[in-house]
Amino acid sequence: MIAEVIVDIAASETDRIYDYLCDDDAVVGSRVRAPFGGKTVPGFIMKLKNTTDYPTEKLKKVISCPDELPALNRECLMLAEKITARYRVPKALSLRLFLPTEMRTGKVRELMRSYASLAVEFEEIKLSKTAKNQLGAAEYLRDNGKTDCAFLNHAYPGGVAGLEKKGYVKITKEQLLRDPYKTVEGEKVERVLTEDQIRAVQTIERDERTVQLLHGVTGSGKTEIYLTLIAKCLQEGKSSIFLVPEISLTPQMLSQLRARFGKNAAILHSGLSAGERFDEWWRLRTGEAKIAIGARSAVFAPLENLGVIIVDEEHDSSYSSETAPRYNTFDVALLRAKYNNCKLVLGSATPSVETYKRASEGEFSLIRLNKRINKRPLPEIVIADMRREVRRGNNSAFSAALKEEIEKCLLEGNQAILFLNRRGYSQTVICKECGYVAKCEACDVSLTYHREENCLKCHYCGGKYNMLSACPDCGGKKLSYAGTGTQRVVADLQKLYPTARILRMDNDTTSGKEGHYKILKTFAEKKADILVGTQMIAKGHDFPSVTLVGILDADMSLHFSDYRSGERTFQLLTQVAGRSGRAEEKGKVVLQTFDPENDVLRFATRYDYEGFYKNEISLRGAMAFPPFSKIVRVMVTSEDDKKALEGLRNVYFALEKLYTEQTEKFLFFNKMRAPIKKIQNKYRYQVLMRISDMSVLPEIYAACADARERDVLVSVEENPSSLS
DNA sequence: CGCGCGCTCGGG
DNA sequence: CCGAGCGCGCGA
Repeated sequence: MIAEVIVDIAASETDRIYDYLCDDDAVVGSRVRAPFGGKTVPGFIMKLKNTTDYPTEKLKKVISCPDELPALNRECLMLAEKITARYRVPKALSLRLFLPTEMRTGKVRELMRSYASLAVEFEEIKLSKTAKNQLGAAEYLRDNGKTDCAFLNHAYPGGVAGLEKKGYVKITKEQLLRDPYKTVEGEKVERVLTEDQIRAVQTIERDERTVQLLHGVTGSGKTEIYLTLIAKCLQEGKSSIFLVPEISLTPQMLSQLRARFGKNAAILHSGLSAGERFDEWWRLRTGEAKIAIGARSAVFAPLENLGVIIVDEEHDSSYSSETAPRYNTFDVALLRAKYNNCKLVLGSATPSVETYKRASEGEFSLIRLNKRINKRPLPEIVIADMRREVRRGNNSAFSAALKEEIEKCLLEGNQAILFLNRRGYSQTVICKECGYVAKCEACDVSLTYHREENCLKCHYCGGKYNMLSACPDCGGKKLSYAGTGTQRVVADLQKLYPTARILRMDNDTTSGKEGHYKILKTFAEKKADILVGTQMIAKGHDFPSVTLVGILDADMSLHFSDYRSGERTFQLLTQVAGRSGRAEEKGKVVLQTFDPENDVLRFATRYDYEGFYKNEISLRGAMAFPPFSKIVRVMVTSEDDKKALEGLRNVYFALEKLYTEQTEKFLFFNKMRAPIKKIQNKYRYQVLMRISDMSVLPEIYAACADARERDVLVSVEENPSSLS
């Protein structure tokens, strides 16, 4: 038999079918090891056939992998095909999405355990008097039955081996599944669904549209709806995929899932060891586990007969991939839902504008959950006008209103969260004499001062520099620190409240696998009064004693030159505000801004998603921004500025041809240096486009793929999350 | 005259 | 992507 093989090398030059001889029982979709250019590389069988155009005598033979099932089924191959076509990436790259990385390298395999059991009746065993260990092991097996050899070898060294040689004992090998959550205790909470929840479940089941948007305020019980849907699928013998933003895979979430679904759930996330991931993946592939839970990449879970796909926090930016192929999780999920003829459920308190538009136009079903489960009101949000604070001579990071609330909160023994989306001590260091700004040598950005290590750090490449004692340009000693970061907030707070216990959570304090968890645990156990943090404190955590949330700089994400900054700000504010007042105590949120009249902020303080959406969609429409168009950025980077520029010209030339031929499909077309002209010593140029007709997309990808040359990286981004 | 690295080509 | 093959540049 001859197999058409894709070798697992991520290069366009090797991205084609190679014919190999294979065993007659070879299966399409299975992994192989193929001799290729002097060594053996992993690969996949894409097709089987009996003849080939390639000279038969030059054919080599693949080695099949001893998998009980082909790693990729029909659906996987179909999806890989679509991703390849859509994003113009080598097939190997698309195929890789479907397997955990450790499976490709073949370094991980099943963990086998040997077990011993008696092969004959105990009475039949005849041993010499000196064979104490053999006797001991035999007695142990008589009393306890089948036992792990490792244990017996430890207790009775050599005993089992001796018994086996005489045929008294037989050894069996069994696969031991590495269980990442054997320590996670499941707390079983049977919840009775509210009427709203029952209605939502019924709508999702009965509505004929594939995509169902669940728009529910924080605390409206979306999770319970998801779990009910999954449980129903399980009853019918169907499988499910449950996607969450990476950070939402909190221990509470895990224990909830464990309690409800036990071994039926396989949990895939970055914290797993290679072995654990391997085993979880195979449990899904064989159907032993029918529920896949995880971040973005879990959309590729090897499940068959899907009953539902759920995407929680649908608006979250982690659902679009940052590396090629830059797939969009929603698109993949939709393909799978159609293939399996099942529902795709999107859930969010603040849906993305694009999703909400499609839902309000009837393309998706829209289910609203307006009531909170515990009937608690949402915390009151008050705006603190920072312009007034400055006029009154208050240049600190805290408004009078916020200070007052912090004091009250501490006095009452409650907890507070302060949110500032900027880590470090100060964003920039500026010389007061000459205006010099400390910059990274490898990147075109200013350096952030980190007081703890007394150094300057680049937040783009991680580079570290010694702190300046004087200005390197003019020798001036007066340096000013502009742009307060979380470190400074903690320092200033400590000065204001010397007895308060303050915790900080940002990229600098959460190193290591358990970093996040440790800080959150300390805070949850009330071993701290105030938690200061970035972005990462915004999501999904439940701290019942938190009654105050301070948003120190609500404008920060607002004034990004990006069409989505309003949307992101609304989502972020809503999410952060939701951390306050989750239990008995009433919560409060203080939102500090220099722009109190801003529409987005006003809608956020009223929790008025509808209002925000109507305002936003009319702005987008007027400007012909997404979702009324698509922004496409082609980024050209190279270590060598000249090569990058030349690369840009090449790409631009190819794209310009498209533009002149199909000008009516473009709303904007231009080339330029990227706003941040260098990151990690790579010079950056871009072609920026806004297109109104998606039919040119494949041609854009194709043009970029063809214009590619060595030493220059070309990447295409659709609706990029940042334009820097 | 030697090999050294830089580019080009092919891999089944 | 990676290694093989070959072409032109400097040292005794």
